[in-house]
Amino acid sequence: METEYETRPREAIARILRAEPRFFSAAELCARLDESGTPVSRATVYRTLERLAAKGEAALRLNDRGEATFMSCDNGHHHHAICRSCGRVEDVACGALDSFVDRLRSLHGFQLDEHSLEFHGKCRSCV
Amino acid sequence: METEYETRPREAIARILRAEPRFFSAAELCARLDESGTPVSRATVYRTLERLAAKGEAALRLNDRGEATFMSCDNGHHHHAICRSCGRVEDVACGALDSFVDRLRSLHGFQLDEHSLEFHGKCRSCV
DNA sequence: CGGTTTTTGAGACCGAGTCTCAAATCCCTC
DNA sequence: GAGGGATTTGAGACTCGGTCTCAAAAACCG
Ligand SMILES: [Zn+2]
Ligand SMILES: [Zn+2]
Ligand SMILES: [Zn+2]
Ligand SMILES: [Zn+2]
Repeated sequence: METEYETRPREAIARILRAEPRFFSAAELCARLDESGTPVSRATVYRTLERLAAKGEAALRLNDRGEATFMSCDNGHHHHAICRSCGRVEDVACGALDSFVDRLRSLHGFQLDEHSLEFHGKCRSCV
Repeated sequence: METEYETRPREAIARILRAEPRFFSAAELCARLDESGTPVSRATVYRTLERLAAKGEAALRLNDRGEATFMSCDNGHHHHAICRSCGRVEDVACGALDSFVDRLRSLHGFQLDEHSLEFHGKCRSCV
């Protein structure tokens, strides 16, 4: 079968992600891990992030350069408000979009089953 | 000064984009151009797409693998409904989101100035 | 401690996108 | 239509994020 081990690399990565509500690129994580004295190979960083995303414990986001970034994230459908200055992310409940979807179905004949929504701006401390 | 020339590569690319309301990757465009007998180098394809996007005549979208894709697109703020089966895209006017933004400003203290919204599903002909 | 399974790391590899610079093209003028 | 200066193009080297491989290391269990 497929038991799961708890390893130092995995714990170090989870610790960094949990400490800050923002998206990290794989490269950023590698750098942090090097600094903190528990270096982890790129391969392992990617594997761990992919695993967290699959379990729904991390959100995957492609930044504007197409690079994958990850953030510790609760399960359940919601959206993100991202500070373009410091990177801080706040969760945003998804309301008001259902009526939108209904209207689209009748207006365009599109059967929508998914959407993505993202806000950008400046957070309290960066204004 | 910086005059702009009208060249065969640019016209061939624009023609392909205008013919279908969907996003094309650079690789896809290269293939199409090869088939249609007017091959264009990758470098030129990228340059032309970047130029169209800068002029607001094309929309840039990163697909789920992080690859840049482009679509002939009108100016002005709106969103897209994308068919996950055939790729057809329909424009969606942006309403109902302003109230959202206002609520977020007071609720989170976030000063939002931009958002991205995208719908996925099946279009009329693909249901 | 063994023995078994899972995980890790170094580095080869891949593919999208960028850069370079000489050659080709465009366009304007005569 | 030929000449000439400005712009664009293309082949291919290059960069860099991400994946893959496989032997060595670590985790777990009794
Ligand atoms: Zn901020
Ligand atoms: Zn939503
Ligand atoms: Zn369709
Ligand atoms: Zn909008």
